[in-house]
Amino acid sequence: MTAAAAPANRSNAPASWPACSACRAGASGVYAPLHRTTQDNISAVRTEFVSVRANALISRAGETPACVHTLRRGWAMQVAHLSDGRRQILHFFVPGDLLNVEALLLGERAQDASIRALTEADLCSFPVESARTLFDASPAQRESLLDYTRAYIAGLSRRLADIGQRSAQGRMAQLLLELWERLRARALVTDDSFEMPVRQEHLADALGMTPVHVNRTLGALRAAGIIGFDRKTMHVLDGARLRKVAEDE
Amino acid sequence: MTAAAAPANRSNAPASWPACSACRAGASGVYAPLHRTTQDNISAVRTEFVSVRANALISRAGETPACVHTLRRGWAMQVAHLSDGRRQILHFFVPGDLLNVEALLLGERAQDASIRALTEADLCSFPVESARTLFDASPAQRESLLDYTRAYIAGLSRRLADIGQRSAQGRMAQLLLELWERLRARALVTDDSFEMPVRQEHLADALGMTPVHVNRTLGALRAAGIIGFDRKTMHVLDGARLRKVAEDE
DNA sequence: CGACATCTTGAGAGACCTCAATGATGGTGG
DNA sequence: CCACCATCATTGAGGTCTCTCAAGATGTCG
Repeated sequence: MTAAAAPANRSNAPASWPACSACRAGASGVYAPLHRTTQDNISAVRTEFVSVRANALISRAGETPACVHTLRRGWAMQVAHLSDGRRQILHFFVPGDLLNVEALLLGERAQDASIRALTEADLCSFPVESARTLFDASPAQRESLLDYTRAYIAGLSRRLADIGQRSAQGRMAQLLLELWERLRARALVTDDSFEMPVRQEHLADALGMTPVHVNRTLGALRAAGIIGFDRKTMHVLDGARLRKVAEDE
Repeated sequence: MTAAAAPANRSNAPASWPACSACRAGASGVYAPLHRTTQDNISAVRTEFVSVRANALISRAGETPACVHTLRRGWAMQVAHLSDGRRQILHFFVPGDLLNVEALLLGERAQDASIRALTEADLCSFPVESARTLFDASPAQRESLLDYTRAYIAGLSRRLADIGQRSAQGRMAQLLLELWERLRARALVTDDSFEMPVRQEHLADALGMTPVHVNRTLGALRAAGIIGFDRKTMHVLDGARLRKVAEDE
């Protein structure tokens, strides 16, 4: 079930959809160049605005994605599944991210990973074809897309090196720093703290460890006074030491 | 030092370089469509044929690659480095692979990983610009490039899931199967065995484990009668059970 | 033959996992 | 409003996997 096929809630009147001009994804995401110059064109090709529930499947592995989505609210994750049910979270998407961007570059090829909502989330959908046309219109925009793709590949490579080479604390610190940076770029960090609607179970599947050990790892960082957290908020108390842990362990 | 800048051996006379028509990379690699129809064009843009020694640096992280290379003989690896010297091998290249293909797609961006020869190797070099022109000439060829890129990303994702979720035996089995498949596609497998000029230390850096444990893992697979190997040759004795280990562990 | 790289093996330590129980938190229905 | 429930976080104890350190064996090359 894709979001486009069976939205939990749908506004049928495009007029009632939230304005693209107010979109954080537009202002600071992959298509910022486009957003600055031709906002109307963006609105024109938006075919859907949906809210999905936590855990909703947004894009299914093995299918060719029909739409690119803007994640306007909530978090999502990209997941690879092993045949026996184990799963690896490849990437966390935060508000303002674009989902399925690879489809613009790679054409109508099947995805080998799913995208699933982590929380309740709002999505805007753009058919791949129209989005590609839009992106091709401006050289700056094309550049931005290629940069995004390069960064995506670099992110995968870095995560691979992290999981392959670093200890639990190092991996955790790397992930927290990455999220911290990305959320700060979206103005979602205040007072060195940010909402992190991710269960420890998700961190475990992203970092290649068990939920129990995620808990102990976070506990150690908290005991050291490096981070503070509760169920929903992560607080970076000592960025310098967090960076040191991320580098050294 | 890139291969182009300081080759170990260089044939100055293009006429003496091995013919593109006899190139395994051409016949079965990314640019097979091109190779079938316009071989002369390929030869025309080849700017270099070099042999490099084992361990030679072919493409340096942080620089923007000037050339795409065909690996005509020998093995190579793509490596990401951590600040403290630990390294993660992201990919093994086998004879017939193309190196730096991402440069065609992503433009003149800096690589974040190096490419290094694993063995003595022969390379043909093609400037990125000419290669891109060639590739853009045919739709089939463009498709092939996109397929290659998608497969590259899929490979990274799969390795990430392997290292994150599987045990040492599972990872090892996955890697052996992958190499087996890829080498078979190049007709480099005979009698279920193939040359594997890779030190156990390299397997360790690729799979996120220590050389000692690589040894014990291989030993266990050998003791189980699943594989046989010596310093240079890997023999798959029981493909079915190897696949089972790869899936289950 | 020596020098060197690589493989192999052992023994002990540490990191991480499994199983299992207890606490928190937030939502829901009575 | 409270009792109940599901979900998630936390903690303990013991086991397993993988690592570290170290020694010896094997192969390779000049």
